Amino acid sequence: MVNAKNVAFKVNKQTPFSQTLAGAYGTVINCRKPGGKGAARGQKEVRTHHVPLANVPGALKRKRGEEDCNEQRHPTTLSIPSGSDAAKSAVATLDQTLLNQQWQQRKPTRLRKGKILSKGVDLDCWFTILSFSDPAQLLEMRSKIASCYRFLRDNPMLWKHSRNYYYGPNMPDPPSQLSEFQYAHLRHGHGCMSCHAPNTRKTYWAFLRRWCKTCLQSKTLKEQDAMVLLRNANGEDITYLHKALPSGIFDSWGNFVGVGPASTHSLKTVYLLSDVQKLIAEYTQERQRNPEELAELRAWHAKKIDLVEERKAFAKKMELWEETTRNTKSFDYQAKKSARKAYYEHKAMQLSPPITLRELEACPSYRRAVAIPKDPNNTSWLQLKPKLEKEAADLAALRAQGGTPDPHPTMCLTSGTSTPLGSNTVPSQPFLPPLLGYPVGLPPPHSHLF
DNA sequence: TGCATAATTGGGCTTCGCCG
DNA sequence: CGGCGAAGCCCAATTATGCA
Repeated sequence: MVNAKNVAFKVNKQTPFSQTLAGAYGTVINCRKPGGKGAARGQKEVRTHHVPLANVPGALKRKRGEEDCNEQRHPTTLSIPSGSDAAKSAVATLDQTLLNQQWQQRKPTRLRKGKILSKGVDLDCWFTILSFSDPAQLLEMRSKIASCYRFLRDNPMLWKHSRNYYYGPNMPDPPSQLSEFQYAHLRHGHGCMSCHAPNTRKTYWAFLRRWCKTCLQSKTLKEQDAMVLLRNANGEDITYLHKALPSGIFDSWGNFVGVGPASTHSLKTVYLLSDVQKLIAEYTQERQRNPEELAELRAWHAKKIDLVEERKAFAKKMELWEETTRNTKSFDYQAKKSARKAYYEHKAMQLSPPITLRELEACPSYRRAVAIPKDPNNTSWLQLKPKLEKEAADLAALRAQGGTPDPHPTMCLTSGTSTPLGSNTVPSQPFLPPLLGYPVGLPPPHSHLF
């Protein structure tokens, strides 16, 4: 799902081969502000609804400020700023027509199961909407919604705008060998591009491919092996062509490090076997075409080197961008976790009786809760509170009994659900604090007990 | 208008892949 | 190998909708 300001867009899976193009739809979701149960009750706002991905004549175009004054504005009161020129007047007239339609259509379409909507949104609107969507979402739509396929395929600027809007100018532009779609596919797609192992996510920018580790290893060869091939190519030594090969770097354990070539002894430069074979084939072809014309051969070689250098520069930028993004995200998550700790500690101290930080830290539910990288709020606290109270009470009871240490403190606790258990699902064992035998509330840091 | 049901939403948890 | 994060699943609560 994509969120942009107060709008969300969710792609519903629609089997492409169904051929029911007119029925393709997405879901425009009303993003309520988080708040009390009745907070949104009195509001009249756009509700979540499905919209068909169709080109419907006369469909509405969104106007600036519309979201704020849908209820108040009326077509007859439409005001045109003084000094408007003829073009603006024409637009205003058109606006008036559209607003009339909008006024009639003010209430969102009611959706019912099995009923197809008659209203739609035109392609210009879709272009605008999708321009503000996450490229990952576009990718999903392209593959899952038949009616979106051509639209997304034929509008590369849509992808570019989406990328710039979502990730800002710091994300590198794609190299000349990649279309915007291919670029998005490499960034957000899943699955090995060779064996189709579904969970592969790692993209090797040096090779512009997403592969699983096994496929990567099977498709690459070390520099010395590549040189053997280049040396024996048609009985001729063409090792000097190696600069025209995209390269990556492996460490001594065979792990991929980054775009090549390697500059230190401990790291190994690798090439793709297919690239080496292709280079030899192309060289052979060039030689056969112009056996005596060395200038053309040099031009061909130089062109290939330029491409490789361009890809290398791009891959380096991309690797840096990924690392920076990862670090930023990690920092953000840490901040959220810290915020949760502080919030829950504060709330726990306000309970009656209060739960101290030491007691909190002995509660598995607290430890699980502060490992979740999301901002805390009252709802999450209300979820946590009953669990904490129970665990703290059990802890206190055991302490009063002078309880015995639990040999496997969290075995039956950490994998449990956060959902409060019903009376019929209460574990047969009473809650056992995980750290008995230690001073209460001071779990050994990085303990190997769990 | 009230009830039944579908749809939506947010939070917690688990699994799995990636990374250091 | 442990930690971390993405993704997906589950669940409970809430809201929207249709129908009698």
